[in-house]
Amino acid sequence: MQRAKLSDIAKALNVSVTTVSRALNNKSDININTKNAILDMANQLNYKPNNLAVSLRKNDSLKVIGVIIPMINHAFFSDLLQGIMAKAREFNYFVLVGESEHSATKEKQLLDEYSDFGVSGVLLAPAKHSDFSQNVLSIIHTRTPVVVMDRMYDNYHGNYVNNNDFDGAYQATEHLIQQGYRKIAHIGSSDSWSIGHERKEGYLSALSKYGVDYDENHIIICDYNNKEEGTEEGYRAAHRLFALKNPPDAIFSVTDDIATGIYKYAKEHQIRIPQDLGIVGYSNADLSRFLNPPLSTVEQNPVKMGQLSFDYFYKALNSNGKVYQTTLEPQLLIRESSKKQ
Amino acid sequence: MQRAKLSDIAKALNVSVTTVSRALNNKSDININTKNAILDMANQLNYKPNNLAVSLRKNDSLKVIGVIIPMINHAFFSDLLQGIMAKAREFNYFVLVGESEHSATKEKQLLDEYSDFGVSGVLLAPAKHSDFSQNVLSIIHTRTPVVVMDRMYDNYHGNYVNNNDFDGAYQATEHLIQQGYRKIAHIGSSDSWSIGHERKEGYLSALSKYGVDYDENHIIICDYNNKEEGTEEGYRAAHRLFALKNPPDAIFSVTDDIATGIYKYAKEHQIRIPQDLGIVGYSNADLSRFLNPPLSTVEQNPVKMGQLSFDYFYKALNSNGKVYQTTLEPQLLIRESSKKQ
DNA sequence: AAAATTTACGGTAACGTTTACGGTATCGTT
DNA sequence: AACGATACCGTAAACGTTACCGTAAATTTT
Repeated sequence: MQRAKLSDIAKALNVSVTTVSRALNNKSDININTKNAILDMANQLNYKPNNLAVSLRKNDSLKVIGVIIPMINHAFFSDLLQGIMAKAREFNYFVLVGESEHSATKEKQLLDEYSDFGVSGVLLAPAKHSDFSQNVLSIIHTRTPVVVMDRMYDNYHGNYVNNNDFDGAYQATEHLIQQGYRKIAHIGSSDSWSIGHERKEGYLSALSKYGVDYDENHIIICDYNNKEEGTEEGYRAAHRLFALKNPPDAIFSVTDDIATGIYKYAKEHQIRIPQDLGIVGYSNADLSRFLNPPLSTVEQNPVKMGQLSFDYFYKALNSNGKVYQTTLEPQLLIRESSKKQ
Repeated sequence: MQRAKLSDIAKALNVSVTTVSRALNNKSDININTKNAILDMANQLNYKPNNLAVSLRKNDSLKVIGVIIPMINHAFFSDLLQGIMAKAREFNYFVLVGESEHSATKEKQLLDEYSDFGVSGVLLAPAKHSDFSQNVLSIIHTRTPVVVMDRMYDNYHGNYVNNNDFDGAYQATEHLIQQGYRKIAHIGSSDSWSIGHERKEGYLSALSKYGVDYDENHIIICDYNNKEEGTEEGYRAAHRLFALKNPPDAIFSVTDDIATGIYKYAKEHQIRIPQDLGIVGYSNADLSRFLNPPLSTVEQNPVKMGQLSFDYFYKALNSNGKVYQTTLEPQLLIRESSKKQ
């Protein structure tokens, strides 16, 4: 009833454990007949090698990578994970998954646990308030390759795959300007988060490039950790914007989650989209296509990001100290919510 | 630069490996001073136990469970996974995740690989055309606990957590009847899939209970593997239904994905929801709240299902041969899409 | 026919731990 | 003074596997 081991096969056939091992790993130095007998017996006993023992003996870690993402039930991250898993399967790696829930301490804990576990590498999509020096440095000085995904740390010189958030925001804002909107607000997220920072800068850059002035009150920063909170924050932000003497005629929202909150507010207050208010979101959430009207947004290609991240892990594992970095280009998807003309 | 081991600490302090082991696992039979010295040195050398060696020696498998789901980037399954991961963390288990992509062979492969790997247990949300005898039986006769989630196999007597799909469908259909709809169609999925079967039966049962006849042409079976295909299938099915001489005035759809396709068709053909057509979906997808009008649907509590599944794995691991089974009760969420009155 | 080579296998050690067991020193008891 | 108890530590074996070395027999070469 127990799992069969080499010695069981050996005993059954009156050969040594060494011979059995040789047969199963089809090495040379073995007679074809004994080999076949061993293979048969292995089959019969349903032999499965003990990975622990193999890895221990071979002195290499298990073919396992650890993935840390802020949350799993969010389309961006589950797409990212899908990309990773597809590539991992291709290269016969197992994938451990953990959620940081946007907490720096949980992230650090997971990182340590993965490291203790002996993963071959870590793919990390940092939490919002992740602490680079605390978290990543601690594992980086081991030989385990790390790939940082989605967002960036300051002064980080390791492997990463992220998005050109500046550019995505620039395109989105430019598009709103070209459509004729002139009072373009931005609902963003904390500057301490690279993504929030970059998107705000892209927004500002487009405004200044086209000589559109902006009202300081038109930038609202909010913070949230899941979709529901995002909707609420968006609603509240919209409320604040439309309470101003000078309300905006368009909003570039840092996420689609927030945009849904704006929709809700607009509907309740008979603000017509896109006539009275143009909206562009970010990240092409599933529901963005189904909103009424469909939401213009920025596609980030999370699946591709995941695939590339695994590739970089794999390359980093097999090259010595080489560093792999890519910034993916996002695409603006123009739908009804921003078509003033 | 290499990972420190017990012998390194031992050498540094001129004690035996055994003593070091005793100190670190705070066993008795050790002097408090040597213990402290060892702990200090361990810290200094950044010692991390080698899990492979520990598990090998202790003869227990790693604290790892394998999760197999049809796809990750679908709200139901990522919620399910979240529930599993939350509980797993609580009990200090790692979670391996793999996608079957609704393919029976990939599922079988993953199952074997997990088994080879030596996971402590497997949580399986079977693919649509999963083959019980092939897949699950092969692992079940090892001592690894298996929990089947979401759908059921015929003649399966092991651990499971699923939903009362019959009841959910019954509630949904009953609600449509009570709202005054009388020509209620069903867009369902293959009978070979327990979920499809149960939901169809629930639908039929409600109709017969209330003495509402049904048109055989009003049942359309479709098959799809991801959200986009679901939308397309829904669109096509709606097209077929409204090409009938006797089109329906309501549709109970087996999933929200399909319902979005119905919405699309309805919008294009000026069919008003809920006045001309009542719709109830299934599974409370994110976007269902944001559809116009908001879609009535059935909530399945996937997070709870995930938590319970882990609990059952854990119990099964520690009890001997006891079997744990639960069927969760779904809740009908009534929104605008089905309010005729 | 002797020497050289190849074939096919076994023995041993090792990967990094844990643990059963044994041993020594110290102390208290009678 | 002799003995038992206790505290502390080391030795060795074991978990299942593979790498390395050795060797007898079989085969080829000279």
